[in-house]
Amino acid sequence: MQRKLPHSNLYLREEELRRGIELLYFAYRDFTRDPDNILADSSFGRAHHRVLYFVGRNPGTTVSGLLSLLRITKQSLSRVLGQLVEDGYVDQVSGVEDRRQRLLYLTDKGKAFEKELFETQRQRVAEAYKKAGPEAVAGFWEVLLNIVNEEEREAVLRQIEK
Amino acid sequence: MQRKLPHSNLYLREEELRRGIELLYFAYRDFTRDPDNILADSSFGRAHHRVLYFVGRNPGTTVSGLLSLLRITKQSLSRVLGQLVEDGYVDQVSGVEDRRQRLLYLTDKGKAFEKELFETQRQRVAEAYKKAGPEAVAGFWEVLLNIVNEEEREAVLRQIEK
DNA sequence: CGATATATGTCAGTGTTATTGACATAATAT
DNA sequence: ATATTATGTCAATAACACTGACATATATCG
Repeated sequence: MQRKLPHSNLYLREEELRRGIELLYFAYRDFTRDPDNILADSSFGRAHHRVLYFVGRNPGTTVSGLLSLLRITKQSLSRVLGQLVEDGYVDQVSGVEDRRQRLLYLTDKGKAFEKELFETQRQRVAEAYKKAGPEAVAGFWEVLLNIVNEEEREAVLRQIEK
Repeated sequence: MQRKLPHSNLYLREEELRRGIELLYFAYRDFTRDPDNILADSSFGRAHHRVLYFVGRNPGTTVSGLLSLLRITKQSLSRVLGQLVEDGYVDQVSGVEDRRQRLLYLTDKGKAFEKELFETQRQRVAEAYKKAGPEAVAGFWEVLLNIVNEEEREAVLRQIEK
């Protein structure tokens, strides 16, 4: 076991840990504000956005696929997904191999709305990337990935490397 | 205006922007899980945690100080803060200069609980920092700060450099 | 002094997102 | 034939947030 020298681990002091915690909180707060503002004019909320986003990124995903990705309950998803289907943002198609499954796809209307919501966050993140530069962005990804639960990292990697 | 060469801005493609968005979502999801699990056994929720955290970090802050930091409404804060005061986690002290103000402090009980909640996040973030190394951590901070609304960055800097 | 502004608190109503538990149906797998 | 899986649904509950309106105490300004 190697003894830790305080001066070589300055970035691991409580002060620096709290800095990460607080930045994560404030950044997430503002990051979710843009789409929330758009959603406020619709009958949808943040949960609908998440479903639109991940169905858009994973066309043909199933209900259980979404459940494990979002880690919410079936009952929560059911309400949100039902509204999106009813309002014509998401299509459900019976699976060909397994007809119990409902494969999920964005309709054109769904794609357009997802794009509108994404655009606000795209701009914010692109600005932040540009200001910070590619090396900082690489560090940003690396730390975030390590904050994810270890047993989920593989699933997240599969998602983000799509 | 400089023309952007595609190959020099690979990290600004939609794919990389979506990667940041998704990592932020997944990391935040897991990052809030630890304290949420502890809070589930208490009568408190995430909102109480936020108040405990920021009162702990800013002893003597006022109600309006918290309101602008957390950006929630007075009515929302009032309920949460009232419970924390009633249960002996937070002390309210009338201001000396301005007796309308209620200066907020954690009690010993409040400090102990905040520490318990912080500990779970501290470990997670410390692990992530260690794995990624100091340069990555610097990039992590920089990008997160740039994601924060521009007009709020100064306030966030004041907070995190405390 | 009187008017106005500020800091805080509170009441009533509403909405979103999530939870748990129980149960139902259809299709697949053993 | 039975068990399991994928999905859906009903009912009840809770945390967290909002808006709007109003109240009180204190401070500040003209």
